[in-house]
Amino acid sequence: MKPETRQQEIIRVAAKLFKEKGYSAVTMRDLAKEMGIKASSLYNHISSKQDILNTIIIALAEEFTDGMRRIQSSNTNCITKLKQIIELHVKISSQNIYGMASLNNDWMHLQDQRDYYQKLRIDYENDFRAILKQGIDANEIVNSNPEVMMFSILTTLRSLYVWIPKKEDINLSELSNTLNQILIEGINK
Amino acid sequence: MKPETRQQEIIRVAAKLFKEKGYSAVTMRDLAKEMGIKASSLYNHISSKQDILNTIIIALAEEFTDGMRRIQSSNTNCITKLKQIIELHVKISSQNIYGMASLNNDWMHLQDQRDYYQKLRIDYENDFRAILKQGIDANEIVNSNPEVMMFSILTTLRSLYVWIPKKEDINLSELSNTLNQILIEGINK
DNA sequence: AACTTTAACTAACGCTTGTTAGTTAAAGAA
DNA sequence: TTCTTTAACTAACAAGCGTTAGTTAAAGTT
Repeated sequence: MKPETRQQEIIRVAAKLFKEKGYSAVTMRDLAKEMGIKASSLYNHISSKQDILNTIIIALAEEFTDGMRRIQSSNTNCITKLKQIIELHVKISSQNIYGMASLNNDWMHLQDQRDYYQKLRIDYENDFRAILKQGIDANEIVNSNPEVMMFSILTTLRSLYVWIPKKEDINLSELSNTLNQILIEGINK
Repeated sequence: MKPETRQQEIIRVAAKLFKEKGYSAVTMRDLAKEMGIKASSLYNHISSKQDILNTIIIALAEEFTDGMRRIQSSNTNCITKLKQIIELHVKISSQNIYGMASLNNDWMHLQDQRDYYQKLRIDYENDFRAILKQGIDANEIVNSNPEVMMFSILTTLRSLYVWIPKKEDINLSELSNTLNQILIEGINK
């Protein structure tokens, strides 16, 4: 494993600050202080504040897109695909706690890349919807409102980054299983 | 119904802008422009930007607290209480689409009232947890991880404000029922 | 008619913002 | 050793920030 470059370190620290206060409330001086240098020195490594946000968000969004493509092309039934989606979110979220906050809360502050991000997001949701509808047609999934299903599941998965850090010594594959059970089977006895 | 005061109008418009860009990214000049006046004129009606945020968030947080107290003291089983909680969120969220965004995303920018807000939030979650645990003890609810259950349900309900405006001509009691079915019974056939 | 209140205005203040220019000392390459 | 690159620095800029002071014209009150 290569050691982190100074640029990567800045982006990582920025993501942490963005999670705590949001992109707009974090100043380059805040970020510099956290790095132990002056604000102007940051520009030896990054080109702009905006570019930090781009890097954080687009990398993550593309990771989700890649994951979805892999799941789509797996020859499994829909319930299994949903389980794979849950695992994808648990994996990416647990490895990118800070970045996920920017993805969820600060995407509207993207400029050049905003449209591209929104396209990735819409495509992802369409793929998700298609899996649910196939599941309903194949009689694997109850014939209720697929929009509400998608909203409920996807919202839960998108917020994992808030919740995972609160639970210490959490077992990630156990978390996936519990989520799968609760989201798919419900909580009623 | 009394007509809206100018102060209430400012707070309402502010909440709308806060939803779109977040508290920190909205300037008093943005808000003034949306109101059709100059920034300094806002101060004839409100005392500070911070105070606008206080008003938006605390009013909503207390509305949830009151609702939870009512549900707790209703003599019903736990599954019914959960349904009442879902209805509470659908009602408050649909009536306060903009304010809910501030509550969810900008509470960290509260200053004097931040501790108070966090107490209300923690108490609410504790009450929710207690209902789930009673349900498990009473054999109404499946004996799985109550933390994951609460996270999943509460996250979904807290994000309703994002999703309700996207669906036109939505029937709110139908939405409550569908949510209840999906969150409680799951989606598996 | 004389007054007070309301809600807007212009002008400005002190501070913070993201960013640039130019400099410097150390490390690495020739 | 000499040259180049790297990564920090100080100083500063223009723009924008929340907010205050003081003014004004209209509306409401006595």
